[in-house]
Order: sequence, then C-alpha cells, then structure tokens
Amino acid sequence: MEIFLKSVAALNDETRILLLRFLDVHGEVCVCDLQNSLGMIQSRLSRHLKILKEAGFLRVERQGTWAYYKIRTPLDRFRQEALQEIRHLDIQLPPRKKASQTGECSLEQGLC
Amino acid sequence: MEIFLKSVAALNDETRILLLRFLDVHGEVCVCDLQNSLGMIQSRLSRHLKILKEAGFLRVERQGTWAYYKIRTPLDRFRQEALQEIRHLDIQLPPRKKASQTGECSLEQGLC
DNA sequence: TCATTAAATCAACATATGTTGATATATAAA
DNA sequence: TTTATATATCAACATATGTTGATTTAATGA
Repeated sequence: MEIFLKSVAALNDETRILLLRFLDVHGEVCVCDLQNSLGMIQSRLSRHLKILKEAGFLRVERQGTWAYYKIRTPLDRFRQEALQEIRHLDIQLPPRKKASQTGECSLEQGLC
Repeated sequence: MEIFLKSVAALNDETRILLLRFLDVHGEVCVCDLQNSLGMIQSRLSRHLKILKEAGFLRVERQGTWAYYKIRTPLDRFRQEALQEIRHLDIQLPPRKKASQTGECSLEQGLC
C-alpha cells in the first residue's frame, strides 16, 4: 500500500494518536513503561506500536529484552504536519512512569 | 469529534481519495456526473461526499435538483498538505463524462 | 540447561465502516 | 396535482479493525 494511505490509516485511531503524543513529549520509551504510564495491556500496545512503526512514524531500538520506541527523525512533510496537528489536540496526557529504569519493573512489584 | 480526527477518518478510504483527486482535477462536478464518470452507484457516492463535506474537504452548491460538489477553498494547512500528497499518488483517473450538461442525463438514455 | 521476563503474535470476539438495493425527499415540469 | 428525476437516507449484509487473554519468541542470568 502507498505510504501515504498507510500513514493515514495509522493516524486513524485515538490510541495511536495518544501514543504519538506521548512519545513526542517523552522521547524514547520502552513498551514496559508505556504499559505502566498509559494503563494499557501489552498486546494492545505492541499492536499499535507496530502499525505506527510500519507507517514510518516510529523507530524502535532494542536493548536486551527491552524495546525502546521513539518518533522517527526526520519525518517527511506530511507526517510532520500531522504531528503538529496532534500537538494542538486537547489530550489528557498521563505522567510517565519510569518503572524499567528504577528497577521497579518486576513481577514482585506487580508492575509489569 | 476534533476536526483533525474527522479529517483523518475521511482520508482513510480509497473511494474518498479518488473523489478528492477527481474533484481536484475537474473542479465542480454533480453527483450524476460522478456516477457516470466513476461507475459508482448513487448511494455510495452520496455517502462518501457527505463524509468529505463534513470533514471540511468539500463544499456543495445546489442548482435545482442537482448538487455540485467541489473542493472547499481555502483549505487549512493540514488538509492542503493531504491534498498535495493525493496529487502525487499513482491513481488511474477515469475521464469525466458530462452527462448532465449535454442533456444525456436522462432515463431514456439509461445514464442516470 | 532452566527459569525469568519483555515483547511479539495469535485466536476469539466485539465494534466500526463500506457496499448495495430499496425507499424517502425535494425540485421541476406537464 | 401528478409525474419524473436528482439526491439523500435507510436497512441488511459483508468486511475491516480494535481489544483481550493466551501463547510464543527471544534475551538474560542463575
């Protein structure tokens, strides 16, 4: 499918808009932290992150078992414009919980 | 719904992309001519034209029983950018059949 | 090797969206 | 008013997409 059509399809979901906004604000975030911050289950996040990545919005960098996602740079003109629109949306953005970095990301603490 | 989200939803369909491209090239076109040109049934066109209009892409002007649709001007930044992307898509655009203007648009000739 | 854990994938289900044919609405003309 | 015609809307159906819980995969460390 054309990359433009794929980009539009990727943008057509509120969960993915929230993800883009969150990553736009917080930079590089692992799936584990997204789970804790956004209160979403892992399979849901994994699905949406994949769609955004394949539409050219995100880049993923693996570090051990963690996968860190961030907005891809540079973005082409259309995706940049879309991101700008997303910045102007009235979104309640939950705070980032850095569970993985503080070692809280374990079964004992029930966070992941 | 936010107008941005509505715009994205409107763009997320190949029929509507084709309609935008067709109206971008041919200017003001009535539903009847769209039927003949694009080979689509009327209810399908009516649905998609409504969605594009409500997303701010199109304007409709009534003349008697005819409804002429065209790209709204001016378009805001994001929609303008989307239209530009659509101009670069590789779309097979069927020729315009001006049935309504040449009087061919009648039941006798089986065009409408 | 075995156990642990983060992330990806899968299967089942629910919801949303597009297509079609039929019907309703509205304008124009006889 | 009656008829014809362009467009809009509706109902039924099919397909696409999102959510969830379970399973699989892959990397790490004991």
